[in-house]
Amino acid sequence: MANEINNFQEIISHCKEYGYIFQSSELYDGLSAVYDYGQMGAQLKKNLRDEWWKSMTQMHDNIVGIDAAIFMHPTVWKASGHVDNFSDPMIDNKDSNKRYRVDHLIEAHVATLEKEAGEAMIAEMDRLLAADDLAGLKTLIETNKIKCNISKTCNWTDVRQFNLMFSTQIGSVAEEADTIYLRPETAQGIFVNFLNVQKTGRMKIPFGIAQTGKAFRNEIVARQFIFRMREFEQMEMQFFVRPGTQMEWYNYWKDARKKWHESIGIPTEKLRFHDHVKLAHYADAALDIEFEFPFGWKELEGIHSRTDFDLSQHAKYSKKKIQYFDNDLNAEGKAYGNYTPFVVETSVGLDRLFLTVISLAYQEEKWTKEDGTEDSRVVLKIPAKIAPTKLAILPLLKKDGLPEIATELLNECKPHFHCFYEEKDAIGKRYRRMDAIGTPFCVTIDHQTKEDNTVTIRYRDTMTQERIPISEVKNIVAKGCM
RNA sequence: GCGGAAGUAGCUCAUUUGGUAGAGCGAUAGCCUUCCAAGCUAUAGGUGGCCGGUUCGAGCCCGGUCUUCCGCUCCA
Repeated sequence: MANEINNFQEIISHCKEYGYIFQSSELYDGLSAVYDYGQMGAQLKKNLRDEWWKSMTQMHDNIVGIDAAIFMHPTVWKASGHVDNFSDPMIDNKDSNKRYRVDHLIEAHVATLEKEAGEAMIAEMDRLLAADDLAGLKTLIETNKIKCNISKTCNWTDVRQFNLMFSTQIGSVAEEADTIYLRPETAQGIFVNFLNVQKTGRMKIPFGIAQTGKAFRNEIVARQFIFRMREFEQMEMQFFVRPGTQMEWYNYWKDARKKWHESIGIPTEKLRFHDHVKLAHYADAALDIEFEFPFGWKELEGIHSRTDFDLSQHAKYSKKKIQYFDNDLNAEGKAYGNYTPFVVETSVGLDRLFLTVISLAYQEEKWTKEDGTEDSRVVLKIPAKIAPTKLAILPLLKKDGLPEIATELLNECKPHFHCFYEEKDAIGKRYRRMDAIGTPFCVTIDHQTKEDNTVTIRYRDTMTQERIPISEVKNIVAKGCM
């Protein structure tokens, strides 16, 4: 385990050193738990997103993709339950480290008081809560010497609002402004567009709506590199099904999603299912697909059977009918008719997937050369189809017409996949650099190329090389990246 | 959020009791080189995380703050 943690540090350093991930605003000492993707990372992340998007929308006739706005009507978050469940002021006792809801703490204290004094305190608490006066609430607790039940002390932290949602104002005039939230999940953008998509796309149940995009959660503690960030990207698909068939589809997506992860090179023994014991208010079944990260087994993707909770809630709050008319015939030969569809959700964190791929790809290799000396390299064995750069084109020398041939090859290949051109430094050094950023293929142009139009192709994972016609380079690399 | 540790060049680290910062690797440019980090030359790069205090003088001592890591907590 100690080695794995050290290894994790090295992965983080490597990500920075080779332009995969930088800390946000590093110039100003950084912003906690926010990260930027660099020139390599942005491309890898895009490739992962594209793979997912393709597997969902292009490969399934009955799944379509949308791109909903981050800003949504405030009532969306009331309907979804996000506002009510997560907006309580909390306070911690520094001695016992026990956390309390402020209203619960004060109410418990009031129960020990005379009726009149108690009512006065409740009235004061309600006034402070309504005014969002967190400092006032702390003063109330301290002046009344309300103690922690465990430590019996009055050593409190400040009162903090523990709503996980970030809020901001819409509209330029403050008095008229409405508080809106940055979405804490992308799913609601799909639910509120259910009717739009179903009707305009003439979608028939069962069908899915997919979406990728940023979500924001004001985590109390956000750590472990890009595993838990305050701003992150989700790739979600909500699959709408006939009520009663949800478990069938839940099991279908459970398997389908695990297979997809395996298809991008995640070994099956590094993945496992973890069933939720305690279910969220909206779910009738839920599980995580976990990956064995360098710091342990953690959630990579969630599969949730969300029942008709979300659509019903939006129907209730919007006072609009959100239903589907099913013309298919049931066992008795009658149409299923009107109903609120049930939902099976797949929700994967793109940043977590990125971390998964990087932590699998990162390898330090050592070997003994033919002359008996030691050699080593750090290599990112990112599967070719998601690697940010597919091909490096390297003239062995930067003279004798070799760069000209190399440039010609570059121009031929770059419309088809991402290439990198380099003529500086010894060839071995250039190979090492390509290993470090995970480029799966390198081709070298030498003097023999001028005679017989062949080049050397060198494979990242095995470090083996072979001679191929220059005319074959494009096809071989394209095929290797499928 | 609580407790612990850390922060010096892109990276890894020096700078022995306080006396205004160095190396290796890397990077850039040039020379030389016919396939796995070769060699030579030159150059760039640091108000020692930031702010304040003590001192004649602080990278070093003290306080605060920011960030990161570890443990706990949290993560509908």
